[in-house]
Amino acid sequence: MSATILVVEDEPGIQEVLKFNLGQHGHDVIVANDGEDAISLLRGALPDLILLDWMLPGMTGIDVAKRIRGDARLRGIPIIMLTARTEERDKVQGLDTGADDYITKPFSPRELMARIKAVLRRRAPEMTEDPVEVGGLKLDPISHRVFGDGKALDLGPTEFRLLHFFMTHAERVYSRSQLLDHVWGDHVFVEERTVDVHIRRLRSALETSGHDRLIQTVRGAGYRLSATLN
Amino acid sequence: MSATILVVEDEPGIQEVLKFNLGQHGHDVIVANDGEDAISLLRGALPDLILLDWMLPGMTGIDVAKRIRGDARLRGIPIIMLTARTEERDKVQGLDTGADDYITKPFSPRELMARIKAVLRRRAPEMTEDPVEVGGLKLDPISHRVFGDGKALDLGPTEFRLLHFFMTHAERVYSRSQLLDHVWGDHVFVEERTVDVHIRRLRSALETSGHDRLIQTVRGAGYRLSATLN
DNA sequence: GTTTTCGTCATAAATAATTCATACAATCGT
DNA sequence: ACGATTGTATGAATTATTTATGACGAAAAC
Repeated sequence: MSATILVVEDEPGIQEVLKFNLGQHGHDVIVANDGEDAISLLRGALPDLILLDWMLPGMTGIDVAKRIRGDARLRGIPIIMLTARTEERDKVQGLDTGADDYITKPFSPRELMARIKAVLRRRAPEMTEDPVEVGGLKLDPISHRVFGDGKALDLGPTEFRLLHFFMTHAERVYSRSQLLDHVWGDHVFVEERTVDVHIRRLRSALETSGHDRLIQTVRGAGYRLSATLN
Repeated sequence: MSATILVVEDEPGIQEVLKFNLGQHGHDVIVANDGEDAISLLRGALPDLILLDWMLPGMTGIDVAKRIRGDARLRGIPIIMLTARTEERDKVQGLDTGADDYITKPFSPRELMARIKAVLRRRAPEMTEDPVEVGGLKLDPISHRVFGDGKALDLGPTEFRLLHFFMTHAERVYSRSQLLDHVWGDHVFVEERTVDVHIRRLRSALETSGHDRLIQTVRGAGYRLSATLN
């Protein structure tokens, strides 16, 4: 489970601690020194999680969170707020501004990592390494394998990621654009029609066990993975 | 998706290429030859997107971007930066130039258009995703499904939008032209009678569960969705 | 160097949207 | 009550749009 994490923190000491610990756990780290910095960085990057200090020079952490929640592209990114112990009473308010969790300084690296994992699991299930199952189709991120009714299926890399995303976000329609953003990545430029092709490849790979029926076309809207066939 | 685009570029050749390509895709183009020009143009116009050359006579592209980001009125406009290949290494430095994306010269028109599209689509406000229910008829925008008393119903794209509109605006009559405005979009050139046809299709789709009775004709006025039958 | 995998394209196939012609129903004036 | 008039319903034809699919060259992985 490796994620890209944006750290918004002005104290160099804490920055270092975070960079080190996150790095240890295989995450990529981007650092912003203040709110403006963060907003501007976010224009070009799309991290999987944001660690946001409450007290920042200039814009406060809450302001930053509000800005993020107000942007359609960024809205879905989980935010963990870092607060000093004296600010603890503000906790409740912090959770109100769109933070998914908060943690008080000083924090133990262990606690931090645990919370990060929890938040990622909740907001970006495809980032975790938990096995998923939908309608008899099983996908195990750890062994990187897919089974249809016990039979191993053979998928290409992109088809695997696509299926993983669908399985962790079942019963929900995604437009081609959204799929490109989530499965291919934020700044890639590929034709929307390319999605069609990979959907087809995914379907024919799942055909072996008949699970291609799970991938449904929603005309005019996109695609959906659903256990309830229609 | 047609937009007004400000091109800030000093080389006449590239200017032409951009004007042509953007025009081809239905966009309106405004051109500025340098930074000062751009700033002053922006006083009177509010484009949907700015294509900004990195190297400009006088003010650099970054300066222009900073000015734009510092202006409350202009802050929200997405910026795509045009950089020469030799400047490429600056990319990695982080996209912290205030740009939403960048593209290196020479660029393919295809790539340019793809990136423009990607940037523009992020700004599109998403419609509400709350499920709606009226008289036993349920519509879920997230999974893009409709259920009549638990049974899944099959609607075409336009019928889906039409029903969604009705369900979020129940107990109220809408004329055909209002429906055209709200469901089809403003100022679409379509016969009013076309609404009748889609009403019929919606009704026959809802017939399966008997919910076609919810769609009521109000002679001389239009149509209404109502849970109280008459 | 061979094999996979990607992304794109061209084309076929499927499904929808719009219009049109006509049938039907309600309303109005007499 | 009756015919005229106006508004609505509906089936069919026509166009337009979307999606599916097979093939191909380029790039990446092995």
